[in-house]
This record gives sequence, C-alpha cells and structure tokens, in this order.
Amino acid sequence: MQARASITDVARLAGVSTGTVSNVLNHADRVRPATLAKVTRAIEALDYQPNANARTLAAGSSRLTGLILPDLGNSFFVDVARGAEAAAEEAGHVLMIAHSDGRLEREQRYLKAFDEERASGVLLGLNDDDHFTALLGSLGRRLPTVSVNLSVPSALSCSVSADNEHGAYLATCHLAGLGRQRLAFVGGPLGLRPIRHRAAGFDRAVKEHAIEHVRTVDPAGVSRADGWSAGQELADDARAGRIDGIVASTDLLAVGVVQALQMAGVAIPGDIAIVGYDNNQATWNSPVAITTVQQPGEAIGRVAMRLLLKEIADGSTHAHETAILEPTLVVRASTVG
Amino acid sequence: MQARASITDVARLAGVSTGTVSNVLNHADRVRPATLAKVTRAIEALDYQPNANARTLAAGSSRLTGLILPDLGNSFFVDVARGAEAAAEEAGHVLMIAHSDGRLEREQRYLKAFDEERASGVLLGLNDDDHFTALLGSLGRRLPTVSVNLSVPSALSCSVSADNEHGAYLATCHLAGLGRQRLAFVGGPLGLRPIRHRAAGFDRAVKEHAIEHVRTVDPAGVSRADGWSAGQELADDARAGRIDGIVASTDLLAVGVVQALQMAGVAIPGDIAIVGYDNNQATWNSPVAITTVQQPGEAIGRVAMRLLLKEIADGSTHAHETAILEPTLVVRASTVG
DNA sequence: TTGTATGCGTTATCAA
DNA sequence: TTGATAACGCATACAA
Repeated sequence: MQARASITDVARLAGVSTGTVSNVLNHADRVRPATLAKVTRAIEALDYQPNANARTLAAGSSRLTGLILPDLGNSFFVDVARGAEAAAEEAGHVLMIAHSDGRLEREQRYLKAFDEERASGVLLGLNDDDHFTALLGSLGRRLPTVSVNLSVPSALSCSVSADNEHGAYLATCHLAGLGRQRLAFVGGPLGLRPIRHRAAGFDRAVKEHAIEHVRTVDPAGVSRADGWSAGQELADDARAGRIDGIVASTDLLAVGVVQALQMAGVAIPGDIAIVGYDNNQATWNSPVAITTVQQPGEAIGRVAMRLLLKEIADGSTHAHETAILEPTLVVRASTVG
Repeated sequence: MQARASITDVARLAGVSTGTVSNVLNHADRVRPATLAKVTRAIEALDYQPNANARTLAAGSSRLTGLILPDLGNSFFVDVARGAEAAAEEAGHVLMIAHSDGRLEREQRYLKAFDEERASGVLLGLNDDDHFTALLGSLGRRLPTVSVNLSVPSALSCSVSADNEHGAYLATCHLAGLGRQRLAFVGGPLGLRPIRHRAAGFDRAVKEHAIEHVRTVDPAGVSRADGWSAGQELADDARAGRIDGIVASTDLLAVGVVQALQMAGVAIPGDIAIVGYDNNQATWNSPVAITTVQQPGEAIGRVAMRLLLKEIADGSTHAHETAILEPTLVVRASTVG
C-alpha cells in the first residue's frame, strides 16, 4: 500500500519533463530512442501505473466500454459477452459487464454508473421493450448506446438482434421437410415481442408449405413446468394422431413438453417431432436431445461492439443502424430419430 | 450529443460557488435548505451528471469495485457475482464484472484496467493456483484484492472459498447413512487442488464409517465424456455387486457415469447410489436427477465483498482474512429412489 | 525533440 | 453557511 508514483515522479527520476513522459506513453514515435529508454526505465523502477481517471479527464475520452446484461444464467447472453469482449479487445477497448438481473432499477443504476465514469459507450441488453423506453429518458442522448437483443427504431438507437421470425420459420420448415403435416405451436407470453415474432415465423412457414396449424397452446411462462402442462394439454391430440409435430418457443418449454408426452406414451420423434428455441445449455442433458434454433449470440455481441465503436468515432454525424442476424437450426434427436 | 454540463455550469445557473454545489452533492446537511433547492433545480435543468473521473481524482477514492471471473458459463460463478453485487449495492458501491475466460493474459489485462481506473478494490476469481502467483507480482500490493474460489495464504491476500474436503465428506457420509458399504471415487485431475480436497474428504468419511473404499477411477478431465468412460470401467464391479455407491468429483462426471451404468443394465439408485458435486445447472435434465453438493456461491460472493470493503476501509492496518464456507448436500433421485 | 503552461471537473481547506 | 483557491494526474497546444 505504498503511495503510487505519478507522472511527475517518473519525470523527475528520468530527468525529463512530464510532457515527455506523456509522449512516451501515447506517442512513442515523437521521442528519441535514448530518452524513451530512460523514461521506460524510470517507469519500471517506480512500477508506475497511469491514472485512467486523470487521462480521461485531460483527454476527454475513455477506453472503457460497458455491457449491461439481464441474465448471466442464459448462455445466449454469455455468448453476447464473449463476442463483445473480443471486438472490444481488438480495438484496444476494455469491456466491463454489469448484471442488471432484468430489473429496471438496476439497469438505470448501471447506465448511470457508466455514464458518470464517462465510458465511451455502452451495450444495453434488455428483455423488455418498456425498459428501453424508460431508460431512453435517463440516458438523455449523451452516452453512445447500442441495444442488443432488442431491436429498436433506428431513430432512437443502434440495435443488434436476432431474427426471431426467421428462426421459427426455419424450425417449422424443418418439420415440413420431414413430412410433418399437422403442427401445434407452443408459445410463451405473447406480450414479449421475440415470442410474437416466433409465432409469426411459424405461421408463415405453415402457409408456405400448405400444411396444417392444428392448434396453439399458450402457457403462462417459458419454463419447463409450463412446458409440462402444455404437453399434457397436447397429449390427447398426439395420441390420436391429430398432430405430428410441435414448435415450441423456447427449449425449456420443449423439454417440458417432451417429458409430458413421453409420460403419456407418445414416441418422440416417432409420433411427434418437436423443435425448441435458444440452444439452451440447460437442456443438453434432456433424455431426448432437442432440435433447436441457435441464436447467433457471439455474432450479435461482435456486431454490436463494432457499431458502438463506429458511433463513438462518428460523433455527431452518426446515423443509427439496425442489424438483424440470422439464427441457425441445430438438428438433434427430437426430430430425426 | 450536446455538451455536458459541468459543476461550474450548475454553480453559475444557481448563482452559487462550485464548492456549494459540491456540498449539496456530498454533504447535503452542510447547506441551507433554500440554497439546496436552488442548486437542485439547476442540476435538473441542466441534466447534470457528475464526472466520476474528476471526483475520483480529487477525492482520491472511488466507488467502483471489480470482479474478475474465469467462467460465466458456470452457474457457481454467476452465483458469486450475485452475492458480490448485492453486498456492493448495500454499501453504495458499483460492481463491474470482467470475463477472463480463465486466461492469464486476460486476468492481467483486467487487473491492470481496474488498477488504472483506480477501482477501490477487486475480487479475483481464479481456477488455478499458478495464476494467482503470476498475478501477485503484477498487482504489486496496491490494489486491495480478495481471492474468491481459491484459498490462498493469508500472508498474501484475503480469500474466500468453499470447503471442498467437507463437501465430499458430506456426500460420502450420506451414502454411508443409506447403508452403502463399498464405494468408488471418481476423481478428476488431481492436479487441481479442489479435486484433491474432495478426494481427501471422501477418504476421511470412509475411515470414519469403517466402510470400504473399493477403488478410485481417475479420468483425464471432468466432462461428461470422461464420466462415461469412468462408468464403463466401473460397470463390471457394479454388476457384480462389488461396489454399491459412487462419489464423483463433479456433476458432469456423475452424469456420464450414470449414463454408462444404465446402459450396462445397472439400476440407479437400486444397485448403485451416486453423488456428484457442484449442483451444476447443466445436469438438471439428467434422466436420473443427481444428488449433489451445492457450493455456497452467493455466500462466497457476499463474504468476499464484505472482506474487500473492510480491507479498503482498514487501509494499511489491514490484516488479511481467510474464510472457508460450508457447502450443503442436495439430495435427489440418484441416491434415494 | 523536448520543456512549459494551461485546463479537464471535482473535492477539500481555509477564510470570510 | 458560503466562497475562493489549491490540489488531484494527466494531455496537449505552444514555445524553445
């Protein structure tokens, strides 16, 4: 806990001015090799660590970048973090993550923290449209921000998200391609926009392939328990052969459905083929491996960080962009035995 | 992207000095209600956000606290983050998380970043003793640090970790209590200290209960695939009744073992009762729910943050502390059918 | 190529 | 209770 050396200490020990030390730190080319060596030696002798606060204050810009995430337990967001971190590192920026737990109050708290630290920008991971609206006011158009996961009007902000409509479309086409003709859709809360988009993709594929949308089950949540009850609702139709395929709007729902149906004597994928959504690690040990839609989490993080860095570089001339990335289908045993 | 208002702007608009504005920000009691109202109004009119960099520079202390984690995909570390965050929030500190991916180079990078930001302290989550040694030099005793997950000599640093020996002891006693007499231990790389401790706890319980330690299987890693091959190795003994219980050093190993044994016609828990370790979410969908040892992740995070804040407050009078928290047993179907 | 001086936005000390 | 002013550590014109 010795006192920290400052740039002045380094300058004194090296026998140069503070300006020169600053130059070896930021513009090594502007300084003669001999003095550079002298200064470098002093820096090491004193174990000097530049003060980022002073630097940010004087330079008016920072290398700190933030990422606010709603759910670290969701491997999708962890992927986003990986991608964002990689892109930040390439650009010489430092990424720090804050965990909001999906609570508006914490999102505000951390947004404010990054703002007060004068971070160069922040990636905002939200699950709920309303939160974006609420935060819009409190970030008052000064801190460059990119919305990840939620697509927002480009008049308001950059955003990067996955094409949920297309993902569900892919999943449904997959079933159609396997000859399934009578499908059910197991939704989640249609209040969540991503879920609505998935339902829309399902509908489009059903129409395009001229197959039958037998019924929709709309559980209260997206957990395995919700899937379990949805599966019980569907058991009769399944046994009677009135449906032969299911698209579930999340993997957890799919797992629950599978368990309920197997309990009811339905063979998977023999009688019923089923597709989930998210490629959630939490389902990797399901008795029947679930075919699913993989969100491009890492790509989302990467692209979002690039957009953010661009916005930072552009300054006031910046025009917001919206990127929507395509998910991919991961085929497993729940559709092809 | 309008220019940000500074404390000077606020002072001018309110018709007071910057010192007074600073007082309403930090010592509201020292200022007359009337002027407080005036200043508050000015702050809101200008949408003023204090500059944390300037504050840290002038005050010589910060409210920023860091947490470096090796694996966001591991629910244990996510729990640690939750606990640390809660304790930080209670103390009015802000927690920012950096993801090192277990790579020393990144651990160094982020440690340096927190140091340069003059964070008040950092929680260092490591998996490998060698990394701690390597980092010890580069953090040079200035930035208050608490090691989470890895217990280190209290001469070097505070640390908070789980009692791995006791956890495995609990697991083994559980089997003994169920009447199991002939146990096998499925280890992992004994190069990792936590694994060695788990093996030691197993041994102690075996001796205490005077039951038999039939054999140890020592796979190369801790993945499910490693468990699978371990299970195959054990299949003959299991079928022949030469063993009736297994303690695995991780849940993933346990899942693999279960799958291999079931494949070989062994009934679980009828023929073999098996306990895992970690309460890993990734195994929640195992065909047989795995009895496991739950690490007190959230408590570790909480305690670690409290120790850190104490160290910060203590200053140079600080003496490092070592906390070792007790895990708990979570009983599931793999031991009690 | 290097040194000097000024300012970045705050806090804290000391007078008033 | 408030105001003036000197740090805090650094970057950056500008001068030499």
